[in-house]
Amino acid sequence: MSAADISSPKRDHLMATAWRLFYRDGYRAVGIDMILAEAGVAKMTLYNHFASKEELIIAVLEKRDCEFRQSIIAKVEAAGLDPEQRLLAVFDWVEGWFGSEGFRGCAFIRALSEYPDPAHPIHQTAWHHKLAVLSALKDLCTAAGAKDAESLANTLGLLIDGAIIAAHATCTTAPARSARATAASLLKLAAA
Amino acid sequence: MSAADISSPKRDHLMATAWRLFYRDGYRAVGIDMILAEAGVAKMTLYNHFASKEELIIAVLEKRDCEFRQSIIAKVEAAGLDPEQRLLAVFDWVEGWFGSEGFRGCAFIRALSEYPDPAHPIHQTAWHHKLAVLSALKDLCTAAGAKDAESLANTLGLLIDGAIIAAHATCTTAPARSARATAASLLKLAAA
DNA sequence: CACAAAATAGACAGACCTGTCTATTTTCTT
DNA sequence: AAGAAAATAGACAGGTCTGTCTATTTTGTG
Repeated sequence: MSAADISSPKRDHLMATAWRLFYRDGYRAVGIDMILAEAGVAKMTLYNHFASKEELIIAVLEKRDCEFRQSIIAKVEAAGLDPEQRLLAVFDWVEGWFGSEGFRGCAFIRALSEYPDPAHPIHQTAWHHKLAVLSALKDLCTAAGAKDAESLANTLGLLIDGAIIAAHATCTTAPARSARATAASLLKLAAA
Repeated sequence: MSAADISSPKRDHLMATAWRLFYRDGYRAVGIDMILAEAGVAKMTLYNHFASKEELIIAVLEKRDCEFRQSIIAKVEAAGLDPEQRLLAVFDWVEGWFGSEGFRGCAFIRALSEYPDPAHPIHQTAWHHKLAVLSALKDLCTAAGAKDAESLANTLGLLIDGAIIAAHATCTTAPARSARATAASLLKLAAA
């Protein structure tokens, strides 16, 4: 869209550093100066690539959105052809994510929380990610023969988001298995 | 616990104002000065009642925790004696909450998000609230004849937290009904 | 009334924040 | 090698933040 979207080594490095710090400490808690110091980049370089901190945050979220969904899709593809197994593979992916080093919840949920005004650009960017995941879930539900695929996908989305919060607060992966088990039950009901 | 816990008009007024602003804009986004200006109170009055902003946030969350749970319990009691209806009344309460003026998600989820370090006092305070709600849910599940009440309560907790996020982002109450319908199905399965 | 406790305004410190500007150096391309 | 583009350090502005301090006034109580 904008010229700032063109990839460049400095830009990528800034986004990677920003992502790491934002995810660890929060969007408001991390200042521009800290990102610059950690990345070893001059301030004007950042402001030549991004118009503002807000644009940097949005760029980081959009990049992360792509990576996330690709990672989920890869897990689904690796699960084979059985539609039920493919759907449940999402929950296996979630469990692996919960157990990953430095897991601190969902960056998008946290963005929704830190920018609670639904009209805020960051809030909306974060929500678009959730909608994209729901859309992918719906396709998996349809393939698995669910009667009301959209409704089931939305419910599975609730389970996943709830599990993220529980896993973040408890530092455990157990919520993923609860969500998975419930998803399996719901799928059975919806396909009957 | 501490002397600061003693109630006083000024203290209560500060906490009410702080709650309103924190909930509307976020914990980090709202500064002490804004709370003081809005409440019409001198800075030293605040710091005589609270050792720090962090303590103020924790005090506000703890107070809100009590009010929340009492409000839920009242709704459950008003639902009568049927155990299933009592459990589902929680979801009716949630729907009413989602539709309330100025709804901006869950202050506790947002506290978990803004203070993502699980060791942070604010993070832990917020999680204690969620645990208390889960405990109450478990009692309702037990009364409703669920085989594994704790497991069911945890799953219902996932649904509720997920619904909160969806309702916040979409400004709708629909997620509450999705969660309620799913809860009814799960209860039937668990009581069979 | 008199005394003590609570609250007040407002200055202040020291740090941090985002974003701008300039002058210089490095890097890339031709 | 030469010119253009990108990146650099670092100062700077103007504002915000939390928390402290003082001197004064209000409030509540015996």
